[in-house]
Amino acid sequence: MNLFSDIRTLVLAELDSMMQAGDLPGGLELAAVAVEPPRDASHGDMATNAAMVLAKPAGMAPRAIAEKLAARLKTDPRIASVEVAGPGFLNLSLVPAIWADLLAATLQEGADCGRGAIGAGVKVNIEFVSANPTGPMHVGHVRGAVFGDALARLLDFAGYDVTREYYINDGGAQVDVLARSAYERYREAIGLEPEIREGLYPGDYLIPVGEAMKAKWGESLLDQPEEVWLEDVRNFATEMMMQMIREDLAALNVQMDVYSSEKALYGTGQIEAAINTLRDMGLIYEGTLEPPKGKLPDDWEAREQTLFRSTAHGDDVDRPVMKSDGAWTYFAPDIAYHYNKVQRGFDQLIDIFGADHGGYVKRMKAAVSALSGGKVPLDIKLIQLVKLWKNGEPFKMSKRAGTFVTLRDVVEQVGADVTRFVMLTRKNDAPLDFDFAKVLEQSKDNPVFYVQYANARINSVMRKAIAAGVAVDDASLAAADLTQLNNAAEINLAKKIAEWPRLVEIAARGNEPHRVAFYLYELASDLHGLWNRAKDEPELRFVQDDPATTQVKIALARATGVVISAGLAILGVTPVEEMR
RNA sequence: GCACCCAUAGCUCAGCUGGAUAGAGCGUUGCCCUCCGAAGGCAAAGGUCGCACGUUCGAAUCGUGCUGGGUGCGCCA
Repeated sequence: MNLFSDIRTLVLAELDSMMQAGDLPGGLELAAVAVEPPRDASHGDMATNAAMVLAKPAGMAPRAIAEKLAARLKTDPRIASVEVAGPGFLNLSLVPAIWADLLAATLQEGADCGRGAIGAGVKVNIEFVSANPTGPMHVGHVRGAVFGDALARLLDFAGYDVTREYYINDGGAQVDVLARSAYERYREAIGLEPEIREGLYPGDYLIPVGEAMKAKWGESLLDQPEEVWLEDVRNFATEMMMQMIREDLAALNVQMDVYSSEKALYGTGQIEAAINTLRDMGLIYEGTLEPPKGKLPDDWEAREQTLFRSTAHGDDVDRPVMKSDGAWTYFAPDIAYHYNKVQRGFDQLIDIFGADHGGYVKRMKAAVSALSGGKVPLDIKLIQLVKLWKNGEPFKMSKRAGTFVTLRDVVEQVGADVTRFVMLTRKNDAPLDFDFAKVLEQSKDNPVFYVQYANARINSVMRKAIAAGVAVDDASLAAADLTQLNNAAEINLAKKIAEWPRLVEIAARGNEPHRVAFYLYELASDLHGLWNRAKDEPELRFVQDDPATTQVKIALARATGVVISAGLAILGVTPVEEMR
C-alpha cells in the first residue's frame, strides 16, 4: 500500500475536476505535482506543492488554487484536515484509521510489501563486475559486485525486467599472459622449474591450473612452441578462472544471468558490423588526433588512425577504434558489445565501472547514443574506492607482503551479509571506509548490527507472544483492531513504514540502492526508540497482559519486521532472528 | 591544458531528482541507568551547506566563473 501515490492520485483527480469545472485553466501539466512527507511532523502527515507548481502556468495566485483544492480534498474520507501554509503548501492530515489500514495491508503483502510498478516491465541490462579472468576477485571488485547486485534486486522489486550481465575480457593481451603463466605452472606440475618471468602472473592460484593441464594433456605440451599451445591453454585457463570467479561471486551471494565473452566478438563480424553501422552514419573517419595538452607522452608522434566521431554525441574528442597497426583498440569490441546489448532489445543499459574508468563514460554513452538512435539510455555508475582499515589502522595491501586481500578473505572474515550491507552504507560515488573490526562490532555505531538487532527484537517479542498463547500469524494480526494503536510513538513508526514504497520508487528512479540501507537504519532507529520508551511507559510494550492488545502491538512490530526483511532482501542480506 | 567525480557540524556522512526552521552517527558537555525489554537511555551545544554571481515565489540541490581534493587523458585493457 503506497499511501503517497494513493493521495497523489487523489490530488491529481481533484485538479482534473477543477479544470473541468473551470476553477483552473484546462490542459495543465501535472507531472511536477508532488505529495511528500513534510519535513516537520507538526505540518501534518503529507504535503503537496500543487498550488505553487501550478500557479505560474495557470496564471493564478498559489493561495487561490490552494484554497479551492483544499476544499475538495477535505471531502475525501481519508483526509482529516487540510491547511494552506507558507507560500501555498497544502498540509494534509490523515484520519487515524489510515494507519490501521496501512499496517494491515503491510502484513498482507508480506515480502512483496513496497514492490512497485514504476519499472513497467522495461527491459534493463546491468553490466557489472566484469573483472579480468586472470585471477581471483580481489577486494576492489567487491563493492561494484554488491552495488550491481543490489541495484538489480532494487530494479526488479520496482517492476523492471532486469538482466545481470558479466562481460568477460577474454580477448586482449592479458589472457595471453594468463596462458603463459599457466604454462609455467604446468611445467612445474610435471616437475620442472617454473620460470615466472617479470610480467607474468605469479599467484599461487595458477598452481591447480597447471596440475589440471597436466591431467588433461600429460606431457604433450612440453617443449612445444607457443603457437602450438597458446590458444588451447588460454581457453582452458580462462575457463578455470571464470569458474573461480563464479564461485567468488556466489560466496558474495551474487548470481549473474548472462556471461558475455569479448573473444566471441572477434572473428564473427560483430565488431566490423558495429563499426560499419557507425560508418554508414558518417561517424567513422581516418584522421589524426591532437596530442593531449599539458601531458605529452614521450613517444608521441602524429599518426593517422580510424576514429569514431564521438564528439557528434557529446564527447570531448573523437576516439580511435583501430590502432596504427590495424588491430582494433579495446574500444572497438566495447562498442560492438554495447551494440549487441541494444540489438538484444534492452530498453535501458546500466554499466557499473570503477571510478578510475570515469574517462570512458562519455565515449561509451556516445557510442550507445549513436547505435541506438538515441533511443536506449545508458547510465554509468562509477564506484569509488574502498579504504581498508583494521581497528582504526590503515590496512595496506601489498602483493609482495602477502597482504593482498581477496574477495574470499573479506567474506570469510566478516561474512557476506555484513560485507554487503557495509558496502551499501555510502553513495556509490563517495569513497568508503571498511574496517574489518568495526563492521563486526555489536553497538549502535554499527548500522549492520543496529538494523539486524531491530529485527531480532521483533522476533524476540513475537516468540514471547507465542509463548503466551497469542496468535501472531500475519492473517490474525492483520485482522486485529489496529485502530487501537494511537500513541504518538506508535503512529510515528507506522508513518515510517508508510514511506517504504515511496522510498523504493525514489531509489529505483535514481539507481541508488544505498537509500534502502539508510532507510532501514532510520526505520530501525524508530523501532529502538519505541522500545526504549516502553521501559518507562509499559503501555507501549509489545507484549501485554491482554492477548487482544498484545496482538495489536505485535502487528506493529511484525509490520516493521516485514519491511526490514523486504529491505534487506533488496540489499541481499539475510535477516537474523536472534543476536548471538 | 582538458574532461569527469567530490566539497554540508570538530570527524565520518545523509539530504527524497527546486520546497517550509539543513539531518544522523561519532566526538564534546550534562543528567539517568547498570533492570537480560541485554549488547545503554535522555538532553544540550555545535552550520555564511568551499567562494562569488545568476535563474525564480523559493537554491545545499539548477547554470556560469573561481578555489581546493580525487580520477583519467592516442598506438594498455
